Amino acid sequence: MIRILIADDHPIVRSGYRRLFESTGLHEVVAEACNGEEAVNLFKEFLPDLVVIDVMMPGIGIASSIHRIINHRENACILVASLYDHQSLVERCFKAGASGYVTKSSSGVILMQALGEVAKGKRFISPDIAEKIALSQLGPQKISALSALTSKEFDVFLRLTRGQSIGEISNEMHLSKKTVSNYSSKIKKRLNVTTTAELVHLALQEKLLDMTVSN
Amino acid sequence: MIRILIADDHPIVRSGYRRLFESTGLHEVVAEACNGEEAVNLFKEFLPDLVVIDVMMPGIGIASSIHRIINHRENACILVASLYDHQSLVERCFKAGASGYVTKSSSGVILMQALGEVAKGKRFISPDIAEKIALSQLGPQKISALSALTSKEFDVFLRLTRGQSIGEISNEMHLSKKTVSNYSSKIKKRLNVTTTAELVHLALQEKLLDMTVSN
DNA sequence: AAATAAACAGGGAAGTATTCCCGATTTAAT
DNA sequence: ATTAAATCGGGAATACTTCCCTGTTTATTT
Repeated sequence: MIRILIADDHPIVRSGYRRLFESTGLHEVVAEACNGEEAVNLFKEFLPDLVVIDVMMPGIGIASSIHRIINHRENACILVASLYDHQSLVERCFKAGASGYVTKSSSGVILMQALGEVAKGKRFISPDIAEKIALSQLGPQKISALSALTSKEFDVFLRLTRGQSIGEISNEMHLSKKTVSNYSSKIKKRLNVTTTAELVHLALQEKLLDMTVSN
Repeated sequence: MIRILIADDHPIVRSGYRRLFESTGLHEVVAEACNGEEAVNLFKEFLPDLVVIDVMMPGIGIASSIHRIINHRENACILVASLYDHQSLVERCFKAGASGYVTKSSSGVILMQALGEVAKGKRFISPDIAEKIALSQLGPQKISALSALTSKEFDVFLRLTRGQSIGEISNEMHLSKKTVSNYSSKIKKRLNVTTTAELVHLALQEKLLDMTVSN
Protein backbone atom coordinates (compact mmCIF):
# COMPACT_ATOMS: atom_id res chain seq x y z
CA MET A 1 0.00 0.00 0.00
CA ILE A 2 1.50 3.31 -1.11
CA ARG A 3 0.60 6.11 1.28
CA ILE A 4 0.01 9.42 -0.49
CA LEU A 5 -0.23 13.08 0.50
CA ILE A 6 -2.17 15.30 -1.88
CA ALA A 7 -1.50 19.05 -1.95
CA ASP A 8 -3.72 21.23 -4.10
CA ASP A 9 -5.79 24.27 -3.31
CA HIS A 10 -8.81 23.11 -5.33
CA PRO A 11 -11.09 20.66 -3.53
CA ILE A 12 -12.35 19.20 -6.80
CA VAL A 13 -8.84 18.43 -7.92
CA ARG A 14 -8.00 16.75 -4.63
CA SER A 15 -11.15 14.73 -4.95
CA GLY A 16 -10.16 13.71 -8.46
CA TYR A 17 -6.77 12.51 -7.32
CA ARG A 18 -8.31 10.57 -4.50
CA ARG A 19 -10.72 8.82 -6.81
CA LEU A 20 -8.00 7.96 -9.28
CA PHE A 21 -5.47 6.77 -6.76
CA GLU A 22 -7.84 4.79 -4.62
CA SER A 23 -9.34 3.05 -7.62
CA THR A 24 -6.32 0.75 -7.80
CA GLY A 25 -6.58 -0.60 -4.30
CA LEU A 26 -2.83 -0.18 -4.05
CA HIS A 27 -2.78 3.42 -2.98
CA GLU A 28 -4.09 5.19 0.05
CA VAL A 29 -4.53 8.95 0.38
CA VAL A 30 -3.51 9.64 3.96
CA ALA A 31 -3.82 13.43 3.97
CA GLU A 32 -4.82 16.45 1.92
CA ALA A 33 -3.21 19.89 2.08
CA CYS A 34 -4.48 23.07 0.48
CA ASN A 35 -1.30 25.10 0.67
CA GLY A 36 2.45 24.71 0.91
CA GLU A 37 2.90 25.02 4.67
CA GLU A 38 0.16 22.54 5.31
CA ALA A 39 1.79 20.16 2.86
CA VAL A 40 5.09 20.37 4.71
CA ASN A 41 3.45 19.93 8.09
CA LEU A 42 1.29 17.03 7.00
CA PHE A 43 4.32 15.43 5.44
CA LYS A 44 6.13 15.55 8.77
CA GLU A 45 3.08 14.21 10.55
CA PHE A 46 2.16 11.37 8.22
CA LEU A 47 5.44 10.63 6.48
CA PRO A 48 3.70 9.48 3.31
CA ASP A 49 5.52 7.42 0.70
CA LEU A 50 4.70 9.96 -1.94
CA VAL A 51 3.56 13.56 -2.31
CA VAL A 52 1.53 14.89 -5.21
CA ILE A 53 1.83 18.66 -5.14
CA ASP A 54 0.45 21.55 -7.17
CA VAL A 55 2.88 24.26 -8.30
CA MET A 56 0.75 27.27 -7.61
CA MET A 57 -0.81 27.44 -4.20
CA PRO A 58 -1.29 30.28 -1.78
CA GLY A 59 1.48 30.65 0.78
CA ILE A 60 5.04 29.48 0.29
CA GLY A 61 6.21 28.80 -3.23
CA ILE A 62 6.65 25.39 -4.79
CA ALA A 63 10.45 25.43 -4.61
CA SER A 64 10.50 26.11 -0.92
CA SER A 65 7.75 23.58 -0.23
CA ILE A 66 9.78 20.92 -1.97
CA HIS A 67 12.93 22.02 -0.22
CA ARG A 68 11.38 21.78 3.17
CA ILE A 69 9.99 18.34 2.50
CA ILE A 70 13.32 17.09 1.17
CA ASN A 71 15.00 18.64 4.16
CA HIS A 72 12.88 16.56 6.46
CA ARG A 73 13.37 13.37 4.54
CA GLU A 74 16.19 13.25 2.04
CA ASN A 75 14.63 10.63 -0.21
CA ALA A 76 11.04 11.87 -0.21
CA CYS A 77 9.19 11.10 -3.43
CA ILE A 78 7.59 14.22 -4.82
CA LEU A 79 5.46 14.42 -7.92
CA VAL A 80 4.67 17.92 -9.10
CA ALA A 81 1.43 18.50 -10.98
CA SER A 82 0.98 21.73 -12.83
CA LEU A 83 -1.14 23.63 -15.27
CA TYR A 84 2.04 25.10 -16.66
CA ASP A 85 4.76 23.46 -18.63
CA HIS A 86 7.32 26.19 -18.92
CA GLN A 87 10.84 24.90 -18.91
CA SER A 88 12.11 27.16 -16.16
CA LEU A 89 9.31 26.04 -13.90
CA VAL A 90 10.08 22.38 -14.52
CA GLU A 91 13.76 22.99 -13.96
CA ARG A 92 13.12 24.78 -10.72
CA CYS A 93 11.09 21.91 -9.36
CA PHE A 94 13.59 19.21 -10.24
CA LYS A 95 16.41 21.30 -8.88
CA ALA A 96 14.52 21.68 -5.61
CA GLY A 97 14.29 17.91 -5.33
CA ALA A 98 11.13 16.78 -7.08
CA SER A 99 11.18 13.36 -8.72
CA GLY A 100 8.44 13.87 -11.24
CA TYR A 101 6.54 16.54 -13.10
CA VAL A 102 3.25 16.14 -14.94
CA THR A 103 0.80 18.59 -16.40
CA LYS A 104 -2.75 18.49 -15.18
CA SER A 105 -3.92 17.79 -18.69
CA SER A 106 -2.22 14.42 -18.48
CA SER A 107 -4.49 11.42 -18.61
CA GLY A 108 -5.11 9.20 -15.62
CA VAL A 109 -2.90 6.59 -17.25
CA ILE A 110 0.05 8.95 -17.41
CA LEU A 111 -0.58 10.08 -13.87
CA MET A 112 -0.60 6.55 -12.56
CA GLN A 113 2.50 5.77 -14.54
CA ALA A 114 4.19 8.84 -13.04
CA LEU A 115 3.07 7.76 -9.61
CA GLY A 116 4.55 4.31 -10.12
CA GLU A 117 7.90 5.55 -11.35
CA VAL A 118 8.26 8.19 -8.68
CA ALA A 119 7.28 5.74 -5.95
CA LYS A 120 10.07 3.48 -7.16
CA GLY A 121 12.49 6.35 -6.67
CA LYS A 122 12.79 7.02 -10.38
CA ARG A 123 12.29 10.22 -12.25
CA PHE A 124 9.33 10.98 -14.43
CA ILE A 125 8.32 13.77 -16.74
CA SER A 126 5.11 13.74 -18.74
CA PRO A 127 5.57 13.14 -22.46
CA ASP A 128 4.05 16.44 -23.55
CA ILE A 129 6.52 18.42 -21.49
CA ALA A 130 9.45 16.21 -22.34
CA GLU A 131 8.76 16.73 -26.00
CA LYS A 132 8.47 20.46 -25.63
CA ILE A 133 11.67 20.76 -23.69
CA ALA A 134 13.55 18.41 -25.98
CA LEU A 135 12.48 20.43 -28.99
CA SER A 136 13.41 23.71 -27.40
CA GLN A 137 16.90 22.35 -26.74
CA LEU A 138 17.36 21.73 -30.44
CA GLY A 139 16.62 25.23 -31.63
CA PRO A 140 18.92 28.21 -31.33
CA GLN A 141 19.79 28.46 -27.63
CA LYS A 142 17.94 31.60 -26.78
CA ILE A 143 17.87 31.33 -23.05
CA SER A 144 14.82 32.92 -21.61
CA ALA A 145 15.53 35.98 -19.56
CA LEU A 146 13.17 34.43 -17.06
CA SER A 147 15.65 31.79 -16.05
CA ALA A 148 17.81 34.61 -14.75
CA LEU A 149 15.25 35.07 -12.01
CA THR A 150 15.76 33.40 -8.67
CA SER A 151 13.07 31.14 -7.36
CA LYS A 152 11.49 33.75 -5.12
CA GLU A 153 11.67 36.33 -7.87
CA PHE A 154 10.00 33.92 -10.23
CA ASP A 155 7.23 33.27 -7.77
CA VAL A 156 6.59 36.99 -7.36
CA PHE A 157 6.77 37.43 -11.12
CA LEU A 158 4.04 34.85 -11.68
CA ARG A 159 1.82 36.38 -9.08
CA LEU A 160 2.26 39.88 -10.46
CA THR A 161 1.42 38.76 -13.95
CA ARG A 162 -1.64 36.98 -12.66
CA GLY A 163 -2.93 40.28 -11.40
CA GLN A 164 -2.11 40.16 -7.71
CA SER A 165 -1.19 43.37 -5.91
CA ILE A 166 1.92 43.83 -3.79
CA GLY A 167 -0.23 43.63 -0.69
CA GLU A 168 -1.91 40.39 -1.69
CA ILE A 169 1.40 38.83 -2.61
CA SER A 170 2.98 39.84 0.68
CA ASN A 171 0.11 38.22 2.52
CA GLU A 172 0.20 35.01 0.56
CA MET A 173 3.96 34.67 0.66
CA HIS A 174 4.31 35.87 4.24
CA LEU A 175 6.82 38.56 3.37
CA SER A 176 6.75 42.26 4.14
CA LYS A 177 5.32 44.56 1.50
CA LYS A 178 8.73 46.13 1.37
CA THR A 179 10.38 42.88 0.37
CA VAL A 180 7.82 42.09 -2.29
CA SER A 181 8.07 45.59 -3.66
CA ASN A 182 11.84 45.28 -3.80
CA TYR A 183 11.49 41.99 -5.62
CA SER A 184 9.10 43.59 -8.05
CA SER A 185 11.64 46.30 -8.83
CA LYS A 186 14.48 43.84 -9.21
CA ILE A 187 12.43 41.68 -11.54
CA LYS A 188 11.55 44.58 -13.80
CA LYS A 189 15.15 45.69 -13.89
CA ARG A 190 16.42 42.23 -14.75
CA LEU A 191 13.82 41.78 -17.44
CA ASN A 192 14.40 45.28 -18.76
CA VAL A 193 10.91 46.60 -18.44
CA THR A 194 9.37 49.37 -16.38
CA THR A 195 5.71 48.49 -15.94
CA THR A 196 3.71 45.54 -14.71
CA ALA A 197 1.84 45.41 -17.99
CA GLU A 198 5.10 44.66 -19.74
CA LEU A 199 5.70 41.82 -17.32
CA VAL A 200 2.39 40.36 -18.39
CA HIS A 201 3.47 40.61 -22.02
CA LEU A 202 6.63 38.71 -21.19
CA ALA A 203 4.69 36.03 -19.37
CA LEU A 204 2.48 35.66 -22.43
CA GLN A 205 5.43 35.33 -24.75
CA GLU A 206 6.87 32.66 -22.56
CA LYS A 207 3.49 30.98 -22.52
CA LEU A 208 3.35 31.22 -18.75
CA LEU A 209 -0.07 32.73 -19.01
CA ASP A 210 -2.63 31.58 -21.37
CA MET A 211 -5.45 33.58 -22.61
CA THR A 212 -7.46 31.11 -24.57
CA VAL A 213 -10.50 32.26 -22.72
CA SER A 214 -12.46 34.27 -25.20
CA ASN A 215 -13.24 34.00 -28.83
CA MET B 1 -31.84 11.07 -11.46
CA ILE B 2 -30.17 14.17 -12.85
CA ARG B 3 -28.16 13.37 -15.96
CA ILE B 4 -24.96 15.42 -16.21
CA LEU B 5 -22.41 16.23 -18.90
CA ILE B 6 -18.98 17.23 -17.64
CA ALA B 7 -16.71 19.36 -19.82
CA ASP B 8 -13.18 20.01 -18.62
CA ASP B 9 -9.85 19.44 -20.27
CA HIS B 10 -8.25 18.04 -17.13
CA PRO B 11 -8.99 14.36 -16.51
CA ILE B 12 -8.32 14.77 -12.83
CA VAL B 13 -10.88 17.50 -12.54
CA ARG B 14 -13.48 15.45 -14.43
CA SER B 15 -12.77 12.60 -12.10
CA GLY B 16 -13.24 14.88 -9.11
CA TYR B 17 -16.61 16.03 -10.36
CA ARG B 18 -17.67 12.48 -11.04
CA ARG B 19 -16.78 11.40 -7.55
CA LEU B 20 -18.58 14.33 -6.01
CA PHE B 21 -21.74 14.12 -8.10
CA GLU B 22 -22.14 10.38 -7.95
CA SER B 23 -21.68 10.32 -4.20
CA THR B 24 -25.27 11.52 -3.77
CA GLY B 25 -26.92 8.72 -5.70
CA LEU B 26 -29.12 11.38 -7.30
CA HIS B 27 -26.83 12.34 -10.12
CA GLU B 28 -25.47 10.43 -13.03
CA VAL B 29 -22.56 11.56 -15.20
CA VAL B 30 -23.61 10.51 -18.69
CA ALA B 31 -20.69 11.92 -20.66
CA GLU B 32 -17.35 13.71 -20.39
CA ALA B 33 -15.96 16.21 -22.88
CA CYS B 34 -12.46 17.63 -22.93
CA ASN B 35 -13.06 20.60 -25.18
CA GLY B 36 -15.80 22.91 -26.37
CA GLU B 37 -16.72 21.19 -29.62
CA GLU B 38 -16.93 17.85 -27.91
CA ALA B 39 -19.16 19.35 -25.23
CA VAL B 40 -21.55 20.65 -27.85
CA ASN B 41 -21.62 17.36 -29.73
CA LEU B 42 -22.08 15.27 -26.62
CA PHE B 43 -24.83 17.59 -25.51
CA LYS B 44 -26.71 16.96 -28.74
CA GLU B 45 -26.13 13.25 -28.42
CA PHE B 46 -27.05 12.74 -24.78
CA LEU B 47 -29.31 15.71 -24.05
CA PRO B 48 -28.26 15.82 -20.38
CA ASP B 49 -30.27 17.70 -17.79
CA LEU B 50 -27.27 19.74 -16.85
CA VAL B 51 -23.84 20.71 -18.16
CA VAL B 52 -20.87 21.54 -15.97
CA ILE B 53 -18.37 23.31 -18.16
CA ASP B 54 -14.90 24.74 -17.68
CA VAL B 55 -14.31 28.26 -18.87
CA MET B 56 -10.93 27.66 -20.38
CA MET B 57 -10.56 24.74 -22.72
CA PRO B 58 -8.64 24.31 -25.93
CA GLY B 59 -10.57 25.06 -29.10
CA ILE B 60 -13.68 27.20 -29.23
CA GLY B 61 -14.18 29.70 -26.42
CA ILE B 62 -16.63 29.34 -23.61
CA ALA B 63 -19.08 31.89 -25.00
CA SER B 64 -19.40 30.11 -28.27
CA SER B 65 -19.71 26.71 -26.58
CA ILE B 66 -22.56 27.97 -24.46
CA HIS B 67 -24.19 29.66 -27.42
CA ARG B 68 -24.17 26.51 -29.46
CA ILE B 69 -25.63 24.48 -26.63
CA ILE B 70 -28.38 27.01 -25.97
CA ASN B 71 -29.04 27.14 -29.68
CA HIS B 72 -29.77 23.48 -29.65
CA ARG B 73 -31.96 23.57 -26.59
CA GLU B 74 -33.24 26.92 -25.42
CA ASN B 75 -33.60 26.00 -21.74
CA ALA B 76 -30.40 24.00 -21.27
CA CYS B 77 -28.99 24.23 -17.73
CA ILE B 78 -25.36 25.23 -17.83
CA LEU B 79 -23.09 25.63 -14.84
CA VAL B 80 -19.74 27.26 -15.58
CA ALA B 81 -16.75 26.38 -13.41
CA SER B 82 -13.68 28.53 -13.59
CA LEU B 83 -10.36 29.35 -12.03
CA TYR B 84 -11.04 32.98 -12.81
CA ASP B 85 -13.53 35.38 -11.41
CA HIS B 86 -13.22 38.41 -13.65
CA GLN B 87 -16.51 40.14 -14.01
CA SER B 88 -16.25 40.35 -17.77
CA LEU B 89 -15.86 36.61 -17.93
CA VAL B 90 -18.81 36.01 -15.68
CA GLU B 91 -20.83 38.46 -17.74
CA ARG B 92 -19.82 36.82 -20.95
CA CYS B 93 -21.00 33.46 -19.68
CA PHE B 94 -24.34 34.65 -18.36
CA LYS B 95 -24.90 36.67 -21.49
CA ALA B 96 -24.28 33.59 -23.57
CA GLY B 97 -26.92 31.76 -21.57
CA ALA B 98 -25.26 30.07 -18.61
CA SER B 99 -27.33 29.64 -15.45
CA GLY B 100 -24.56 29.39 -12.91
CA TYR B 101 -20.95 30.28 -12.31
CA VAL B 102 -18.64 28.89 -9.62
CA THR B 103 -14.91 29.10 -9.02
CA LYS B 104 -12.96 25.90 -8.79
CA SER B 105 -11.80 26.81 -5.33
CA SER B 106 -15.37 26.42 -4.16
CA SER B 107 -16.02 23.62 -1.74
CA GLY B 108 -17.97 20.53 -2.67
CA VAL B 109 -20.89 21.87 -0.66
CA ILE B 110 -21.08 25.01 -2.74
CA LEU B 111 -20.75 23.02 -5.93
CA MET B 112 -23.61 20.73 -5.02
CA GLN B 113 -25.69 23.71 -4.04
CA ALA B 114 -24.95 25.31 -7.42
CA LEU B 115 -25.87 22.09 -9.15
CA GLY B 116 -29.19 21.95 -7.34
CA GLU B 117 -30.14 25.52 -8.10
CA VAL B 118 -29.14 25.34 -11.74
CA ALA B 119 -30.97 22.04 -12.21
CA LYS B 120 -34.09 23.75 -10.91
CA GLY B 121 -33.69 26.37 -13.60
CA LYS B 122 -32.47 29.01 -11.21
CA ARG B 123 -29.37 31.13 -11.34
CA PHE B 124 -26.38 30.61 -9.11
CA ILE B 125 -23.14 32.40 -8.52
CA SER B 126 -20.61 31.27 -5.94
CA PRO B 127 -20.36 33.49 -2.86
CA ASP B 128 -16.73 34.42 -3.41
CA ILE B 129 -17.54 35.84 -6.81
CA ALA B 130 -20.82 37.36 -5.75
CA GLU B 131 -18.90 39.21 -3.15
CA LYS B 132 -16.88 40.91 -5.85
CA ILE B 133 -19.64 41.39 -8.31
CA ALA B 134 -23.13 42.66 -7.91
CA LEU B 135 -25.58 40.14 -9.30
CA SER B 136 -27.81 42.91 -10.51
CA GLN B 137 -25.20 43.93 -13.03
CA LEU B 138 -25.31 40.61 -14.77
CA GLY B 139 -28.45 40.71 -16.86
CA PRO B 140 -28.17 39.52 -20.45
CA GLN B 141 -28.78 43.11 -21.57
CA LYS B 142 -25.43 44.20 -20.21
CA ILE B 143 -22.82 44.98 -22.80
CA SER B 144 -19.08 44.58 -22.47
CA ALA B 145 -17.73 46.51 -19.55
CA LEU B 146 -15.20 48.07 -21.84
CA SER B 147 -17.81 49.89 -23.83
CA ALA B 148 -18.79 51.60 -20.63
CA LEU B 149 -15.51 53.47 -20.84
CA THR B 150 -15.49 56.95 -22.29
CA SER B 151 -13.23 57.57 -25.22
CA LYS B 152 -10.47 59.19 -23.20
CA GLU B 153 -10.67 56.45 -20.64
CA PHE B 154 -10.47 53.90 -23.37
CA ASP B 155 -7.42 55.60 -24.81
CA VAL B 156 -5.68 55.54 -21.45
CA PHE B 157 -6.78 51.94 -20.96
CA LEU B 158 -5.15 50.88 -24.20
CA ARG B 159 -1.93 52.70 -23.41
CA LEU B 160 -1.77 51.19 -19.95
CA THR B 161 -2.28 47.70 -21.30
CA ARG B 162 0.40 48.31 -23.89
CA GLY B 163 2.86 48.87 -21.08
CA GLN B 164 3.10 52.65 -20.95
CA SER B 165 3.65 54.38 -17.62
CA ILE B 166 1.51 57.21 -16.30
CA GLY B 167 4.28 59.68 -17.14
CA GLU B 168 4.62 58.51 -20.73
CA ILE B 169 0.89 58.62 -21.24
CA SER B 170 0.61 62.11 -19.82
CA ASN B 171 3.29 63.29 -22.23
CA GLU B 172 1.75 61.66 -25.25
CA MET B 173 -1.75 62.78 -24.45
CA HIS B 174 -0.77 66.25 -23.23
CA LEU B 175 -2.49 65.82 -19.92
CA SER B 176 -1.18 66.24 -16.40
CA LYS B 177 0.04 63.14 -14.65
CA LYS B 178 -2.69 63.75 -12.15
CA THR B 179 -5.38 63.48 -14.79
CA VAL B 180 -3.98 60.32 -16.28
CA SER B 181 -3.64 58.80 -12.86
CA ASN B 182 -7.23 59.68 -12.09
CA TYR B 183 -8.31 58.08 -15.33
CA SER B 184 -6.35 54.99 -14.47
CA SER B 185 -8.16 54.69 -11.17
CA LYS B 186 -11.54 55.29 -12.70
CA ILE B 187 -10.91 52.69 -15.37
CA LYS B 188 -9.96 50.04 -12.87
CA LYS B 189 -12.95 50.84 -10.78
CA ARG B 190 -15.31 50.62 -13.72
CA LEU B 191 -13.81 47.38 -14.90
CA ASN B 192 -13.78 46.02 -11.40
CA VAL B 193 -10.12 45.23 -11.14
CA THR B 194 -7.36 46.55 -8.93
CA THR B 195 -4.12 46.01 -10.81
CA THR B 196 -2.75 46.91 -14.20
CA ALA B 197 -2.01 43.24 -14.89
CA GLU B 198 -5.71 42.54 -14.68
CA LEU B 199 -6.33 45.30 -17.21
CA VAL B 200 -3.98 43.53 -19.58
CA HIS B 201 -5.91 40.31 -19.07
CA LEU B 202 -9.13 42.10 -19.94
CA ALA B 203 -7.59 43.61 -23.04
CA LEU B 204 -6.50 40.17 -24.13
CA GLN B 205 -9.92 38.70 -23.54
CA GLU B 206 -11.44 41.46 -25.57
CA LYS B 207 -8.86 40.92 -28.26
CA LEU B 208 -7.71 44.49 -27.93
CA LEU B 209 -4.19 43.36 -27.53
CA ASP B 210 -2.33 40.83 -29.49
CA MET B 211 0.48 39.06 -27.91
CA THR B 212 2.99 40.50 -30.30
CA VAL B 213 2.82 43.92 -28.74
CA SER B 214 6.14 44.00 -27.01
CA ASN B 215 8.87 42.20 -28.85
C1' DA C 1 37.00 23.41 6.12
C1' DA C 2 37.34 28.02 4.86
C1' DA C 3 36.37 31.43 1.49
C1' DT C 4 33.56 33.52 -1.89
C1' DA C 5 29.43 34.18 -3.96
C1' DA C 6 24.42 34.24 -4.39
C1' DA C 7 19.86 34.32 -2.53
C1' DC C 8 16.90 36.07 0.86
C1' DA C 9 14.64 39.61 3.93
C1' DG C 10 13.80 44.19 4.89
C1' DG C 11 14.94 49.36 6.57
C1' DG C 12 15.61 54.47 4.84
C1' DA C 13 14.49 58.05 1.88
C1' DA C 14 12.87 60.29 -2.17
C1' DG C 15 9.94 59.98 -5.78
C1' DT C 16 5.93 58.21 -8.35
C1' DA C 17 1.37 56.23 -8.58
C1' DT C 18 -3.23 55.36 -6.64
C1' DT C 19 -7.50 56.35 -4.60
C1' DC C 20 -11.26 59.12 -3.30
C1' DC C 21 -13.26 63.38 -2.96
C1' DC C 22 -13.95 67.65 -4.79
C1' DG C 23 -14.88 71.78 -8.14
C1' DA C 24 -14.51 73.85 -12.81
C1' DT C 25 -15.35 73.69 -17.84
C1' DT C 26 -16.80 71.90 -22.03
C1' DT C 27 -19.69 68.88 -24.71
C1' DA C 28 -23.84 65.97 -25.53
C1' DA C 29 -28.53 64.67 -24.93
C1' DT C 30 -33.70 65.40 -23.64
C1' DA D 1 -32.84 75.22 -21.69
C1' DT D 2 -31.76 71.84 -18.58
C1' DT D 3 -29.94 67.84 -17.06
C1' DA D 4 -26.38 64.76 -17.71
C1' DA D 5 -21.93 63.14 -18.83
C1' DA D 6 -17.16 63.87 -20.22
C1' DT D 7 -13.01 66.25 -19.48
C1' DC D 8 -9.39 68.19 -16.62
C1' DG D 9 -6.95 68.62 -12.51
C1' DG D 10 -6.03 70.02 -7.21
C1' DG D 11 -5.64 68.04 -2.20
C1' DA D 12 -4.61 64.49 0.95
C1' DA D 13 -3.79 59.90 2.49
C1' DT D 14 -2.04 55.66 1.20
C1' DA D 15 0.36 52.45 -1.67
C1' DC D 16 4.04 51.36 -4.68
C1' DT D 17 8.73 52.15 -6.75
C1' DT D 18 13.53 52.75 -6.98
C1' DC D 19 18.09 52.71 -5.34
C1' DC D 20 21.12 51.88 -1.81
C1' DC D 21 22.64 49.51 2.08
C1' DT D 22 22.86 45.88 6.00
C1' DG D 23 22.56 41.77 7.67
C1' DT D 24 21.51 36.45 7.48
C1' DT D 25 21.13 32.15 5.28
C1' DT D 26 22.34 28.87 1.49
C1' DA D 27 25.31 27.22 -2.19
C1' DT D 28 29.54 26.75 -4.52
C1' DT D 29 34.44 26.66 -4.92
C1' DT D 30 38.99 26.06 -3.74
